[in-house]
Amino acid sequence: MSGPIILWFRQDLRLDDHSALIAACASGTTVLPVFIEDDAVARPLGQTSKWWLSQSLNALNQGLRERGAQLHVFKGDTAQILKELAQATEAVGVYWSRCYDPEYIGRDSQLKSELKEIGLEAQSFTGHLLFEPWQVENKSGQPFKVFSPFWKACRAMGITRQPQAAPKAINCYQGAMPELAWAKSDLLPFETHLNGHWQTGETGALKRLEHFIETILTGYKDARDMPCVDGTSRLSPHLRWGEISPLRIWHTVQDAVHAERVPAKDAEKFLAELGWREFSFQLLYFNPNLQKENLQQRFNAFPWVEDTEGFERWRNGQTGYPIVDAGMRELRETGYMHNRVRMIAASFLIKHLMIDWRHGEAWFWDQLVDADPANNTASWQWVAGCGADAAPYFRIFNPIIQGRKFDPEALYTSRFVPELNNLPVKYAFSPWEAPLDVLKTAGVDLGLSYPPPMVEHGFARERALAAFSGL
DNA sequence: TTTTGAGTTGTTCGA
DNA sequence: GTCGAACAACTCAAA
Repeated sequence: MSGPIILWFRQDLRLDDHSALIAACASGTTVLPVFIEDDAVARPLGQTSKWWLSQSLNALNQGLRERGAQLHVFKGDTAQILKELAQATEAVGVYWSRCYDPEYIGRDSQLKSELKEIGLEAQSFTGHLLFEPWQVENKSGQPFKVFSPFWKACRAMGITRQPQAAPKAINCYQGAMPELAWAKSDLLPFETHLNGHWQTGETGALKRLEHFIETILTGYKDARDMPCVDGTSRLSPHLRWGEISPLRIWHTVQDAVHAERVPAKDAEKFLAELGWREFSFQLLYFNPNLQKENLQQRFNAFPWVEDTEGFERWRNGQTGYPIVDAGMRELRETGYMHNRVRMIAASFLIKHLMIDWRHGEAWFWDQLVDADPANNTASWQWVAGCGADAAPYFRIFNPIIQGRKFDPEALYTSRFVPELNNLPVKYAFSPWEAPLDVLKTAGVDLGLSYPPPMVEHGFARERALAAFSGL
């Protein structure tokens, strides 16, 4: 009787369409599922991410239990734990799904050779992305730097892999677990104000996908931009922890198109969002410093302003621009912010306050349920204009116009900035323009119940234009 | 090698 | 109120 294969879970907390799990189950030996909390390697998780992860691990464990297995969670040095565990259980191999965080890449290949040296079968599998970053290249054999041709090339390559169903049962390693020197992880599920907002775990992810296709995807192209509408997939946090595979999403959506349950134009728009996710990971893969450094070096000379108080007001949703404040408060309350509002809020920090995008990125990293090293960073760089996109210098969001255009009845804004609820919609995005008697009737006292705008738009726009033209 | 067309998400101003 | 033009210059990707 040979020992188990250790199935090392990381950002692939699902049983559906899991190549490493399928391979482990097919190996003919038993499977030992583990998760290791290792703070030493990657960027420390934010509070919100820790919450989601703990929920997700719990859900994964439940799924495993239903199939006769169990998840073992450890904390400490990954290599040491895997080696000691392998030795103690006489494991024959370690399987895992690839991650693309630059911090992991070197460590993982090092780990792979170390495991092989002690006679273990060490294998990594795909599953987090539709395309491996090194597979997609332009005609010169280089990675793409512009999204459209990148995605066009992806589509031309086509997707041949089919998602694989979760195994019905898992032949779990039943031997004694050794006394281990390392502490158990403290990633136990805990209650926060976020619990009511999300259905975490693989089951929640699959349910949301079905709901999205059934009731949201039709009309997605237009509704996705309206924060007052439930018009986006909200699959991002599930994708972040691999509770659902992009391949599963891809095929489920394509099947719905072929069955004429959803219009192709809406589906294409949504699939392109998956494409952006692929593109961000590709950028991170080829630019390991993406999280810290401007992709476009000329931005190193940008005259960022150190403004602690301004940053604090932005974080707290007290900028005096209702659409920005609504977004920042949504983030705090729900761990999420609508995509359109993310752009507006990020643009405001960067272009109106001229605060370094890295500060905003760090806050989002701490607060977002879907914060991942690729999408979060690439998107912040995109808004800042220093990312992989020749942003026209004049693309500066006007927070008043954006509010009126995308939240025309101020429904979204009034949900998160209720102190302005009684203002006529006309003034909902520029309360300082309301006549005094209107303010008084609405119970708004600018400076007391709601702040006046911290910077005047026209001034901020000119200042930002000047700063950008100096690069 | 050179050339050509295009690049997620906008705003303002003047007719 | 609506509509079209103007708003830099540069880099990327492919022909």
